Amino acid sequence: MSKDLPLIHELSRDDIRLAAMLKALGNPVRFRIMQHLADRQMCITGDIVAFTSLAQSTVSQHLKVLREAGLIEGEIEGPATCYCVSAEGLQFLKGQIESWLPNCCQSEPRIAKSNCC
Amino acid sequence: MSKDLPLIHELSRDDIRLAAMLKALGNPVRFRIMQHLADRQMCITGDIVAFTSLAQSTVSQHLKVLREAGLIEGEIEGPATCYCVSAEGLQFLKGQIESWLPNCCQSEPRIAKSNCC
DNA sequence: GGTTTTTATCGTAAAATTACGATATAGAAG
DNA sequence: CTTCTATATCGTAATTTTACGATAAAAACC
Repeated sequence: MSKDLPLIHELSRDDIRLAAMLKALGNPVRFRIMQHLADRQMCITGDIVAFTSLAQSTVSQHLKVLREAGLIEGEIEGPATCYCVSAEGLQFLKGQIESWLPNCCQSEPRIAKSNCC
Repeated sequence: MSKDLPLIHELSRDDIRLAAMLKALGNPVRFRIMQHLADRQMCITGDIVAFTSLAQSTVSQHLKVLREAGLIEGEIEGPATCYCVSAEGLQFLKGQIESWLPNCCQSEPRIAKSNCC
């Protein structure tokens, strides 16, 4: 997460966090886990293992990635761990995407033939 | 893009497209290319190669991924190819994220101690 | 105490992604 | 027609990611 090309150094703090979130969500299993967590509202844990039909260690790994990206939060509940979508994280993601690439596509939908796009 | 677990089969068409976009954007180089394209507004091409300081073939590969995800559009302009952010694609992405996980975090920001989150 | 349950971590094999050079393609320019 | 320029594609090496089983850790339960 820190040997990511000189390119990344020109990014704002928010952009770096956004990129990390997108990377975490870029995996279809994790994408699906997010949906599942949002649906159940309440936190889950080994439930996700059954849901994904992947090995427990694999799921635990995916949950770690999502947690480190700030997309979910886990709380130890007895012997188990209870996860839920991070309201703050999701809010951040939505806000960032909403205002992402503001300079883009200012000209009309798609007319100009010269200057290509 | 089609051997993606049984999990993916329960997804809507829009969700599949969204997941594909997130996967494309999950790479920091491609994330950065999108920003660069948006900044320049006008389309570019070998310019991106200089910008990223990666091999031409590598950049071409990344552009292909972005193009296939519907995030950019390329138009052959003489011997070169001119790229720009896809207005439709970006609009789709923003719309989908905005309404993503609607069932999430309905309870207050973060109070409940029981039932974990 | 010991046992059971649930999860995290470790080590590793398999698979996918990324990056590169070399080559092929297409159009512009002479 | 030949040359030059700009990209795309191919084949492949290096890296990263993903998935698994085995093991460790922590709490509930007997």
